[in-house]
Amino acid sequence: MPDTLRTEERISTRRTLTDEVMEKVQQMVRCGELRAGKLYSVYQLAEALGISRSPVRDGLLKLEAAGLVGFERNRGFRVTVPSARQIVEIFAIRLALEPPAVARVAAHRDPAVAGRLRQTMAAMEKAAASLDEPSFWAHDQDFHNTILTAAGNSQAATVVRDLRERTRLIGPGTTTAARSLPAVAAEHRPVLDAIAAGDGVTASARMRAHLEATGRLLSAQTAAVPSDDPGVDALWRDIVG
Amino acid sequence: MPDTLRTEERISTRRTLTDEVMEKVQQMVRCGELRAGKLYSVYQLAEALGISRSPVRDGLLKLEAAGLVGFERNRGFRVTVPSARQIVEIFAIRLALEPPAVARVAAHRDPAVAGRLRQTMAAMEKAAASLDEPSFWAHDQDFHNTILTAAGNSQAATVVRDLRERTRLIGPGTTTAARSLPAVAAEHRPVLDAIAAGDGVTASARMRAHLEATGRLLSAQTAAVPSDDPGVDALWRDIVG
DNA sequence: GGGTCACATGTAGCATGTTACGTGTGACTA
DNA sequence: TAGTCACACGTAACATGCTACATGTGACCC
Repeated sequence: MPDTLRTEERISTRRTLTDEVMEKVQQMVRCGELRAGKLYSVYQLAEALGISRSPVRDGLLKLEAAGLVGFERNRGFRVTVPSARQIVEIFAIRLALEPPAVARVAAHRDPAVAGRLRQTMAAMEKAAASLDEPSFWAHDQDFHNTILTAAGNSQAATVVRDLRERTRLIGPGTTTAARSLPAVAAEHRPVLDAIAAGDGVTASARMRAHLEATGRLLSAQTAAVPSDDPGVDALWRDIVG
Repeated sequence: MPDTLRTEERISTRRTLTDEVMEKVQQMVRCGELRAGKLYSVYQLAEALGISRSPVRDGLLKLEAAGLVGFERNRGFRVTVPSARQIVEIFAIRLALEPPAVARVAAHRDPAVAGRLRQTMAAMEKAAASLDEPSFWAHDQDFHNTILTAAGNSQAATVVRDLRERTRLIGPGTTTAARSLPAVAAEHRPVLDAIAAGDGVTASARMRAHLEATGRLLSAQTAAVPSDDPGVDALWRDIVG
């Protein structure tokens, strides 16, 4: 048995239509092609994508398990956008997981990780500068995922990734968010600097600050009603503080 | 429109075969009727359950999204039992989420919560005494879920519930675990006492101790190979400490 | 014996058919 | 006008048909 000729990719990982549906649906939501809260049917979506109902249903069921869509018997399904409260809860979870993780990464002093983060950082800033929101969030995703994975807890990385997919569905093209993209990007650099310096405590504190800032931005954005502004603050006190 | 005659349950929540499959599969794994790691097919399971392949596949796909089973193209599916490392990672997540939550609950001093926990506690001890493992873990589940929900973070409650489902699949009938059931149950009471006393700091510390003890038990149990014992300790140092 | 290779077998993935049911609509009643 | 109710419509849930393919087996060659 010659074991030269190495397979360049896991064969069983061949993309399936179900996977493509999952990705496509999320992309459609982010582009505003699918509106959150509106009722759609598997029939519609299957025809729109030019495939049969099975992989569409399969993909949507998986997304349902992740909390991204909800089915209503004999009615249809809808994309479930998280409430302001849910967003705060999600960030509370991230605040519990990510600051400690970044401290561990800083302590490791692994140049490979720092290098990768630097690369991601640059790409993120570039995307922010050109207000390319999809690209920006993808790199942001990568930044946080790299840290959690490097900290040695891939389960936590998965959990955060799933939670983050939820928050990515809000405000597809909100100018408010787009305008503050460079600001959000800027919050990452101090974290990276502290990691590179091996200063875990500072890195942790900066990550915490970044998450709180981003979380407040997103939750306030969701609670679009002006009278909800104090409500959002109260939520943060209740759930995080 | 008379709104007496209130519906006693959300109509759309009518149990679907897909849901029953999900529950049944987990139960079968816990009873040893399905063995982790072994290859099964949707055909087999559908026939065994006396239903068609669709709801079986649907349920398994949802479980796959939760990380409980894995499909292999044209081969079958298998129940994925977590490795020792994954168990440690899961408990690291729980250690980040539950101690702070229990501190908040203690600070609330809500008698209703305390009452409910006392009830659960009693049921858990009873199940432990009669070595009824399924019942025991169900009540344990309820105990932790009540705390996280009462702490105001239902998203965290969901996350922990999903993580916990994973660890529930290991060792269906391991005598080692069954023997230590009363011990695990006993660890809960001090937590409850601290909550009732409104002592958040103590409650938090006790919850931490409980999670570490349970986590070490489960991870050591999974790493059945004797030479892995030091490995498990190393994992805990790496991931948690 | 060690290696290849054609083939039977069983499966996930995908497509399509069927059924029960939640909902909106509009006629009908009082 | 306000309430009810029969009915058409669209849908998820469920059942079944079809296909490409990953694998094990055994014949075949060197």
